[in-house]
Amino acid sequence: MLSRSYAISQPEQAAVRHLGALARLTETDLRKIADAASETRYFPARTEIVREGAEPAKPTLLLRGWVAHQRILPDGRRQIVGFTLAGELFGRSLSCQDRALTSQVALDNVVLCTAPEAEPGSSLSLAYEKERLAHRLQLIDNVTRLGRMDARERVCDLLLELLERLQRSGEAEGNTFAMPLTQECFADALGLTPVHLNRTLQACRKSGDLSWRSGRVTLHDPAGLARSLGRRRNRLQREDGG
Amino acid sequence: MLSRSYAISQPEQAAVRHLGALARLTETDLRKIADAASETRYFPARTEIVREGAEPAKPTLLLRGWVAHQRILPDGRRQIVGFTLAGELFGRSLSCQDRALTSQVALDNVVLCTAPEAEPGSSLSLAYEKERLAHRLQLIDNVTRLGRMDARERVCDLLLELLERLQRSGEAEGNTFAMPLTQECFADALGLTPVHLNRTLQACRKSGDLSWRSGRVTLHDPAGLARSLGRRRNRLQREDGG
DNA sequence: TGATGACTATAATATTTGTTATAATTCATT
DNA sequence: AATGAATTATAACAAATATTATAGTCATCA
Repeated sequence: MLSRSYAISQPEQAAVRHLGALARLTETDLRKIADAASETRYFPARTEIVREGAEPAKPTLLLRGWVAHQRILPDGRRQIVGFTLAGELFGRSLSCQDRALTSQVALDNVVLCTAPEAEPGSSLSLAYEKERLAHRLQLIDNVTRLGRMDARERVCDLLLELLERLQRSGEAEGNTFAMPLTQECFADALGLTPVHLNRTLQACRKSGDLSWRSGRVTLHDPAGLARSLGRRRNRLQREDGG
Repeated sequence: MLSRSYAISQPEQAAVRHLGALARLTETDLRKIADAASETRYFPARTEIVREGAEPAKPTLLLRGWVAHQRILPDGRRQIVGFTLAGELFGRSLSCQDRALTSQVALDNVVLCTAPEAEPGSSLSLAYEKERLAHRLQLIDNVTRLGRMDARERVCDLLLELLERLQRSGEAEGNTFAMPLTQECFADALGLTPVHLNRTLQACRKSGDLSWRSGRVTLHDPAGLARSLGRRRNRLQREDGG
């Protein structure tokens, strides 16, 4: 146990924490994840990992960095549909031939590997299913955010979601986390212009909701914010004590 | 065959057409659907079918009418996250305990039944998978619509989506379909106020994009609209000739 | 160390969308 | 046919967000 907690540099650490928060992983699961993580691929920041419409890739485990899933409109407008954070899965497989529904780009320097296969009924498989459910939840939250929240609410709501997810994979320190996104990217996720996002951030800082400087974001009262925004408590975490 | 095409009043007709457009259904599949459709439930317009957070219901086949999937914010703002149309499935099951992520309400007088189980590997199962993929596609389209399109684009884009889906289940006549939504509902799906939606509709009528009167919508040039909006051709339909 | 380019900040102005109010229309019911 | 409620339409005004422009900041690199 000591050896494991000392092994800060294991590439699969975030994935183990994240999936382990969803289901109680067995030694077999852990070994599978470690095996998968022994064969990694790298994508430098701003490179495209998958192009929209491309042949389906295998399900992928993101070991390090952030990935954005985006759509580009004919005139160049960009919408970031969602993010994958270190430790999370992306690129689902379906038995029918489907093409990628979005382009996937590295926002950060990214390290990934092919996700290990999960035996039906295994803990790992349960974690994968919760992961799929989480993706659906995030999409629904995103629709509500973009459709019915104003700029300040959108900013706070998305930062709350990111904080929750980063806490789940042990990538946050308290209510603070490393934010690799530029304001332009963040604006593209929130359906705002960079200028208006910046104005809104200033307002959020003044009102004491958050601080964001040199790539670190702190939410000063996540619970209060979540309440005022009507954010649902999600029940993904496993309920056993371990 | 004659008997089948004459049977306009079969309650499962839309479902058979819709699922049949996704995969070549066998006689067994057709029988299963007919069996399932022999035990129906009714919900009058404006009633709630499932409340957000409720225990998971079994996957459901919508035989008649339209269902909205919605979220309500603490101050009463409503966002319709998506629709289920006659012939389509909703209420997915996952092995882990999940609660309904949205409330589901009948927009119409609704008839539904429990979806028949699909043997793994069967055509029906393929249709279900394509159906799940379609839901994901619709959510992603919705995020892009709400995040990066203006009012006119949102109106046209959503009407195009609805037309495509209704054509798939044989519920459209050419480029015309029956629209059971009030403008208020439609506005709640598009992230607009009813007043602004109405203004936008007037503009769309004047510019010749569409007509919408007495519950019937016609898109005058769906292909041209789709091109200008950058709508993806989706590849869900089966490719065989049958 | 200074130059370069990306990112962030701010201001002035334009445009889109929301709000409130009211009238016209449609629809169901008597 | 008459009533009343819901829906649709329109206008005047307010607020939110976009656009354009410019300046400041920060990291990178020659």
